[in-house]
Amino acid sequence: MIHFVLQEKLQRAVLEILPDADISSVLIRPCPEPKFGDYQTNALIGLAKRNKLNPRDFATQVIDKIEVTDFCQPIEIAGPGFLNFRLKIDALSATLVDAAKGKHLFYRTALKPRTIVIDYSSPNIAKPMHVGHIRSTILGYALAKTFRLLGHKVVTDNHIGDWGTQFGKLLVGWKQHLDHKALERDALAEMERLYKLVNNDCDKDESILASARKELVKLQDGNTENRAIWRKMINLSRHQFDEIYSRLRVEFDETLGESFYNNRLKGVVDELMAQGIAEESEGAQVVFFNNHKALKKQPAIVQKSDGAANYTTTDLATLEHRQKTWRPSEVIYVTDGRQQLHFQQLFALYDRWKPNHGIKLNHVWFGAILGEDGRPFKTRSGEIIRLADLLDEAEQRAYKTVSKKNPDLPKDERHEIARVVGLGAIKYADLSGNRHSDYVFNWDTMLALVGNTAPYLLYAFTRVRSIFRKLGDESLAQPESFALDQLEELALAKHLLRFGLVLEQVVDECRPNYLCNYLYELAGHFGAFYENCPVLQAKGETRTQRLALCKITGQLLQTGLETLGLETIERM
RNA sequence: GCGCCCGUAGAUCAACUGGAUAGAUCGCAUGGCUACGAACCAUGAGGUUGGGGGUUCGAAUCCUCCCGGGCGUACCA
Repeated sequence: MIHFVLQEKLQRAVLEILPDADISSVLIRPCPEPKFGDYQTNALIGLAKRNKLNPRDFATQVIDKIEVTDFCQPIEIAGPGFLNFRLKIDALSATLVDAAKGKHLFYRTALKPRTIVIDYSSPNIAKPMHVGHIRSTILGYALAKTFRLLGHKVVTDNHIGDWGTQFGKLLVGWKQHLDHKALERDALAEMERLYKLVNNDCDKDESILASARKELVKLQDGNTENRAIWRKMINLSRHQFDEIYSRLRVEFDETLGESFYNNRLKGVVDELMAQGIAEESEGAQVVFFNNHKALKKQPAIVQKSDGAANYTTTDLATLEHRQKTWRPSEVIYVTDGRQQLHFQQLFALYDRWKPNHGIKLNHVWFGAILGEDGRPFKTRSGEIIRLADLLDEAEQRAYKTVSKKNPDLPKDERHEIARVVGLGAIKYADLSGNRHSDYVFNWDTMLALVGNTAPYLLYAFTRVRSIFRKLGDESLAQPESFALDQLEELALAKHLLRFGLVLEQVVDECRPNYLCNYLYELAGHFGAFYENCPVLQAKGETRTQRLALCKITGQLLQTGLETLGLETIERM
């Protein structure tokens, strides 16, 4: 909060001296070390250099133009030209008083809300969701919630893979090898079995591959029987997807699958051909990107030599639909990093097809899911850990722990705690790392109940709640100010103020791990405060102020965890 | 071959427009429950950021060359 004010004052001061300066990079950041101060800017050094000024002289001039006595001690110049700001307790106190009254929670919503479409999860029909799908789902949903918290309009769209060549094989399997009992028991597992079976047969027998192609063509031509089977496979799959989403508490505004765009595909290809963007090559319609370094040797195929469209075409139609329907300023795709080339092609192609579309096209990619052996999980062969089993085991392990730590809690409550902690642990493990890093799947890492994990944060929250349970019905007095004379109180208070900055970093770079780090540090500050500053035993104004600090910290923890898609519990 | 990504403590990871002494957790060692929950807190050991060169007042971060790994690379998504 205060840092926004400081930043604006700083930027105005810079403009007074250098009216043409680009102030977008004149930013204020927390100091890396408390001994330097609370906030710093290093932007003046580079700015001075670019304008052939002495950085320290320039810094002195800027300071003369900034009026911050309401908020800070005199600004200090350090090293080659850093400015260090040290907050006054009064300013800190005033911000906390407002927060305690519920006027704000240390962030501000966007001055100009944007519309953002976020595409995540996107599982394929007839394949069970596995651990590989969870990262897109969890990341995408956390990003959606963060954008929304900051006041943006978000449209979430689950672009389900409900069309494509795999249905030829599936149809052959369905007609020749379907086990009805198995289908009833576990529809996705049975469909997966059919796919693998036919896929193997195709490798051995050309005629089966031919019949799969025939079934696919019949489906595409609208054959009644094939359409009915296809529709049934979609319904069965979506039913199971919805169960997973319900357990994960993940939602979507739209679920427009690939098939939604079928009747637009031919038109897209025709337009690309008519505009001279696509050209014929080896029987297919392709687009070359000769003046693009990374794409030079990689044409995008928009129509296969058999006349069928493929996923590039579908994605173009999808993007067009999103542009027309929601007029977004940004479209975010949350997928794994292996699709980078595809999205580079897609974005470059869309730029040529719809010049001046003005949309920020953003591929938010994440690292591979690795097994214990360091090899990536395979989707169509090898060991697959099913999402449902994964969630079950997380809950079971958490249940064991809570039963050991707190055997006196009612069984129902222990189950509820285990659900929140177990699922939270999985989600948090996915969110807390840099998304570009590969994800090493490991039960112990995912479900560890110590360290930078969901259980640690949830535990911090239950400690807050525990204080208020003890307090009972006693009504909370509103502090008129905060003394913050204990080190731990001061550190906690200063950390609370940084929340808004962190939220903006999350949406700027689509990296929820910044929020995880922040909450982890917040829990740490609260832990130190909790150990060293008695709350209920304190008297008078000190007690009032510490209770208010607990309340605000609890609200912030809860808001932060909810934004990440985690639930909270009262005790654990 | 070409393109993209990665390489940080024993392990798992972090590091905010390039920024000040590269931070956490696990594990290891030590101390703390007659103060609100010890699933906690505090302290300590542990680093040539794969290697060389360059740009810069300043490099884990940018450029370049090596070494090692992953992924992609014309009709799967």
